[in-house]
Amino acid sequence: MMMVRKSKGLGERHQKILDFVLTYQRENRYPPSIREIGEKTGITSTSVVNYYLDQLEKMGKIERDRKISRGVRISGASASIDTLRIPILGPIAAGPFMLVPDPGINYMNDKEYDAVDVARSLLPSKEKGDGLYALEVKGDSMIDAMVNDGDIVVMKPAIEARNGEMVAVRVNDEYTLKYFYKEKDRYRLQPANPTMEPIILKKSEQPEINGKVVMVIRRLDRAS
Amino acid sequence: MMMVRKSKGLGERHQKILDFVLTYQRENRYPPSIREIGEKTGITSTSVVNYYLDQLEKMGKIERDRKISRGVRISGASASIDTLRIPILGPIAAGPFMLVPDPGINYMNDKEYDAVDVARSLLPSKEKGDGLYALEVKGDSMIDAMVNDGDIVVMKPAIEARNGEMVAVRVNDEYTLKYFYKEKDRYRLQPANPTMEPIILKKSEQPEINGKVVMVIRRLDRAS
DNA sequence: CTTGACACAGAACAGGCGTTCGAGTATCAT
DNA sequence: ATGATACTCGAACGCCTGTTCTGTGTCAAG
Repeated sequence: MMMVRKSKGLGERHQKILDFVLTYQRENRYPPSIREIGEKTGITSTSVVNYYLDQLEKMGKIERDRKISRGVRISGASASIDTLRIPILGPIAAGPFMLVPDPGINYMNDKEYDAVDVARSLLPSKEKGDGLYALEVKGDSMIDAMVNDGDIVVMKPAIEARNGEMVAVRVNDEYTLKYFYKEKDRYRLQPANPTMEPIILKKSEQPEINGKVVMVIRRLDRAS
Repeated sequence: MMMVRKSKGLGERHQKILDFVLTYQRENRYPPSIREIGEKTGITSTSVVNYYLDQLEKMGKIERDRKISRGVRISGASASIDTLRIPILGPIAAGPFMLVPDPGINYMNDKEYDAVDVARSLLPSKEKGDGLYALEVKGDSMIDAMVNDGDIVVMKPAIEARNGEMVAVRVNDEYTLKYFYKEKDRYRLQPANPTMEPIILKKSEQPEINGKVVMVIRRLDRAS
């Protein structure tokens, strides 16, 4: 049989080990031993696990403290147990904004992008957080959505929404954040600011939904 | 010499061990061994460390996986490495709101309160996060501060502020959130919403500051 | 065909590490 | 005094664990 890959990138076993270490760490709050990795990964020899661990370390995917039991850790802040690193794909103003990220990326990657760390407990428990992305609001164009300059909005990819959810929609060639309501024969896009009037769309002109707003984060301290 | 305490509460060594385990975990991403705890805590015998670990476990402060090396972990979500648990002291509307919490509490406590977990990376790096507390906004009374019903505002105790910081102030027997500016002969309290007019106070009537706003968190998903 | 890099297994070694036990000291209520 | 309780120490036992070494099979290059 063929071993599929030779020397470049992550093989199936690399990935399996990486995944297992992360999962184990999340569940037990301490890293697995070499033997535990082997058992759960279908590797019968500790030396082989060690072999892969060495490679993963050279690739920079993990860090090891030799001689120390369970001295393995996933590199990068993205490896956190109870925090989710959400990439900031770019600024958002009134203009069009960047679309969904490459779904191929996962938390293993350590690319050079800005990101926010969000506690998992702040997200819905069922939310795996896979496709989540964030945008940084520039300018005052979203004040009617109660979103300020500098705010960070966390989005979840979606092309449709249920009533009451806040979505990013395109209306008149502009992107805005509005609460979405589908009513009997119309769509109602309600601003977050209760003093403002909703936008009403006829049934025939269904708005283009670009994502649901999961969360808005405003940091006030940076200026100090 | 006397040993100070007998059987009740946390002794000096309990606390020392707890602190060390937490620090070690934070630095190394894996828990310390019994011997390491002993060395750094000034306990020469592993059995003594084990002795205290047993007690801490009975108290519910830690959890142990016996027989597993480094199988110690601090109990509770508050023990997170990179997340800070901030207690929600109560709702805030237009009325007066609860004041600073008992400064004696620390992250070790597992009291029954609502709380939000905030990634440390979202806070200023120097912020230890000791006195931070959070309030849940009820009602629309703060829309001019760009804060909505249901939002969570994270506060830091303060009785004075620097220019540009957002503070909770009492004006005319009402609490509001405003950007604070001390100008040459007056105080200017600027709403976050740029379309709204500031409140001007004479030099003589310095506003009562109840805390700085560190962060605002809005979750949109719960309704779904 | 030989050679060597690569992927893997298994066994053995040595030190790490949790556990247990025997024993000593100090404080306090009886 | 006396025993009970809390606390401390040191050493030894034995499993846990990382490391290392030998060996096997595959595959591509020379």
